[in-house]
Amino acid sequence: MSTSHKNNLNTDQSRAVKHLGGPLLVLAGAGSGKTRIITERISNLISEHNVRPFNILAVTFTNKAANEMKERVYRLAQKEAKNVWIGTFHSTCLRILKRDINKLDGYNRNFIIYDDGDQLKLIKDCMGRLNIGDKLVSPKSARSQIDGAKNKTIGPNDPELREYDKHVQRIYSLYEEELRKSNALDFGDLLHLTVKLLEKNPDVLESYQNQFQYILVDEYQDTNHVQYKIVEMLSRKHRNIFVVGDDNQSIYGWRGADIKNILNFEKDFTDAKIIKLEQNYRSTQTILDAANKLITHNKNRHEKNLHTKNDVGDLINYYEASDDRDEAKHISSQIVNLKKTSDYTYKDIAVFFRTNTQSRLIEEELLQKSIPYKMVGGTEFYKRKEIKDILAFLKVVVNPSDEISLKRIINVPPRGIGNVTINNIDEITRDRGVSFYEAIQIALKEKSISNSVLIKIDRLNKLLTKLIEFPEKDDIVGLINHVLHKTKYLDMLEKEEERRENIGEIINLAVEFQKEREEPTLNDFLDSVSLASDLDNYSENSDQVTLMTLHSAKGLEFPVVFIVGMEENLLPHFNSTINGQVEEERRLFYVGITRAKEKVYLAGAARRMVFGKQQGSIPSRFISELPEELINLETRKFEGSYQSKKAKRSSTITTSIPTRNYQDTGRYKVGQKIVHSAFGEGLIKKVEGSGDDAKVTIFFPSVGGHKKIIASYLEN
DNA sequence: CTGGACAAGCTTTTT
DNA sequence: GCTTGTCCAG
Repeated sequence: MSTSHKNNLNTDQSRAVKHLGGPLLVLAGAGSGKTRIITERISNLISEHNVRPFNILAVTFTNKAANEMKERVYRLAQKEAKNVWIGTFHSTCLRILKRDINKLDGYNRNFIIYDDGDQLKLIKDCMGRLNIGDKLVSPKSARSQIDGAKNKTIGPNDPELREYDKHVQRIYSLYEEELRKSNALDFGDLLHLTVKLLEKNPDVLESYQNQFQYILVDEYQDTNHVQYKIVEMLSRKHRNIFVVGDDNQSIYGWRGADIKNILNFEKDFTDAKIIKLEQNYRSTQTILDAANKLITHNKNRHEKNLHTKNDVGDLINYYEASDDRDEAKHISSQIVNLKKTSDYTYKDIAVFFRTNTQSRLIEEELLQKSIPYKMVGGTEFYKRKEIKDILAFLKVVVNPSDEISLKRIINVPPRGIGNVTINNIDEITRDRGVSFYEAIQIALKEKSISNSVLIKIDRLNKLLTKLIEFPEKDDIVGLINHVLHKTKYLDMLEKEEERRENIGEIINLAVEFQKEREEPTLNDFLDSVSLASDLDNYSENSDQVTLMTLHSAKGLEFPVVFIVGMEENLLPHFNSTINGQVEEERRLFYVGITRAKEKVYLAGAARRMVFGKQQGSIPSRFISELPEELINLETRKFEGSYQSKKAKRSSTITTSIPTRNYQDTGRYKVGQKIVHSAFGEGLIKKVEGSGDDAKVTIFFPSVGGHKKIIASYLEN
C-alpha cells in the first residue's frame, strides 16, 4: 500500500518520510510536497514501524490544514488512524486543558472561550473601570499588547511586564481577574495556560511526553514563543520532533510568530538534522523564476534554490488599471476570457488581495458578469450579530458566570433593561465581589432597585432560570429552538430575511455536530464553534472562483491566480512600510505567486477608494523586483500619474503622494512621512488649514491610531 | 428606556 | 463607504 506512494518520492522527500529518530527540520520550499511528507510520514510510522496512532501528535495552524491532514492520513493508514492527535495548536491545547485545567488554581473544566470580539468588549469594560481613556491606550492596542504578552508566556504579575505600557499592565491584571470570574479563556490563554499547566504539573507533562513519541509540526516558520515552548516541552523525552516549514513563507510576525524558531532550529534541538526540499512540483518555470527573483530581495532567510522540471509556461500578466473599478472589471473580463479560450473551470481560478475590503468591488463585477464565486473569510459567519446572540444564550446556559455573554443578551430582544440598570447591577457585583448573574439574584432578593425595573429583571431572571434548567442541555438543537421560542428572537428579525437564514444555518450546524459526534455536548459544541472559522468550510467541490486574502491562501494551490492591489501602501501595506516589515510583505506576495500552477495575473490601480475617498497610488515596489522579461504589461495607466516612472524602477520608494485629494500647506502633505518626538514615525493622513495653525492628522503605528496635531508642534 | 440621527473611527493579515 | 458608538427627543 504505502510503498506505492513512496515510489514517487524523490530522494530528499523519501529521506524525510523515512526519518525515524531525533529532531529533524525539513526546509520545504513552496510546492515541494510539504503536506504530503507529513502525511506519508505518519502513515509510514504506523504501517512500517508499528507506532501506535495514539502516540503521534501532528500540529498545524489552521483547522483547514488539520482537516485536510486528517483526511489524507485516514486514507493512507486506515481506521485506527483516527487516534492520531491531529489538530491546530489551539485545538490541541484545548483538548489538554479540558482534561486537566482544574489542576491550575482558580480554573475549572466548564470554561468557555472568548473570541476577539468578546475580548475587546471586556478590555473596554476594564478600561472604563480603571478610568483609562482610550486616548491613553486604544482598546485594540491594549488587546494586542496583552496577546503579545501571553504569546511570550508573560503573565500580569511577571516582572517582564514592567517593560510594557503602565496602563496596559493595569488593564491586563484586571482583565485576567475578570476572565477568571467569568470562567472564560481567550485564545492566548489556550496556549499560555497549557504551558503553565505542564510546567506546574510534572506528572501531567510526563504523561503527555510518554504519549507523544512522535511529534510533527507543520508551518513551523509561523510558530511563536508559546507554541515553540509547547512543542519543546512535549518532545523533551522522546526527542522525535519533526518540523516542516519555509522561512520564505513566514507571514504571521504580527501574531508573534518568531522566524528565529526556524532559523535556530539546529541550536534549539541538538543534533538536529536538516533536509531541504528544493524541487517544486507545482508551478511553471516562469512563475518559479519570478518568485525566486523576488525573494532574493529579502536579507533574512535560509539559502534555498527552488527548481522545477515543469514547462516554462506563460508570462506573468500585469495590468495597470486606472482605478479600482477598472481593476475589478479587468479581472472579471479576464475570467470570462479564460473560460472562453481554455478548459479552465471556475474552481481553477483564485483572486487574492491584501485586505478584505478589496473584495467588495470584485464581487460586484463578478456578480455583474454572472461569474460564480465564493468569498473565503471576510465578515465571518460566526461574528454576525444574530449568531453571537444565540451563542451568548447558550454560553450563559453552560456558564452563568459569563459576564460578557450575559450582558450581551440582557436586553436582547429589548426587554426594557438599559444602561442605568446594568450599572446598578455592576455596582452590586463590585461591592459584594460576586458574579453578574449572582448580582441579579441579590438585586431581586433585596429589592434594591426601583419597582418597575424589578419586574423586568425578574422576568429576565425567570427566563434565564428556565433556560439553565432546560432538561436536555446536550440536545443542542432542542435548546436553540427553546431559546428562540422563549425569547421570541425571530420576531425581532421580522424584516431581516438574511439574519433569519443565518439562524437557520446555526441550527443546521448543530444538527451536523450532533450527527458527527458520538457524545455531543453543548460545551463541546461551543468550543468547536469558538475555534472554527469560515476558512474551514471552504471546499473545492463547487465550481466557483475563490476570493480570499493572501494570508488565507497559504497552503493552497490553483492553476490560475490573480493578485490585485499591487500598489505601494497596499502591498506592501503602509503599516508595514513604516514599521520596517517590508520583508514580511514580500513573503506574503511570494506566497501569493507560488500558489499558482500555470498562470499569474497581477493588477494594480492608479487610483483607489480609501476610507470612502479617492486616493492616488503608485505601483508596488514588488512589481519592479520581478524579472522584467517575464512580465507581460497589458496597459499602462500609471503613466500619466505622478511619479510613475520613478516608482516603477526604484525599489526604495517609501511614500506615496496622492494625485487627487492633494492638500498643500507648504510643509505638510497627505502621504508624507514624519517623525514625532513622542510617537515616532507616522504617516500624514489629513491636513486641515494651513501654516502653523494647520491641523495635521497623522497615523502613528506606535500608538496604533491617529493623532491630530497642530502644525507648529511638529517642528522638532 | 427606546429608536433614530449623527459622528467617529476605521482596514491589515487569524486561532 | 460601512459599522460602531453617542446623543437626544419622545
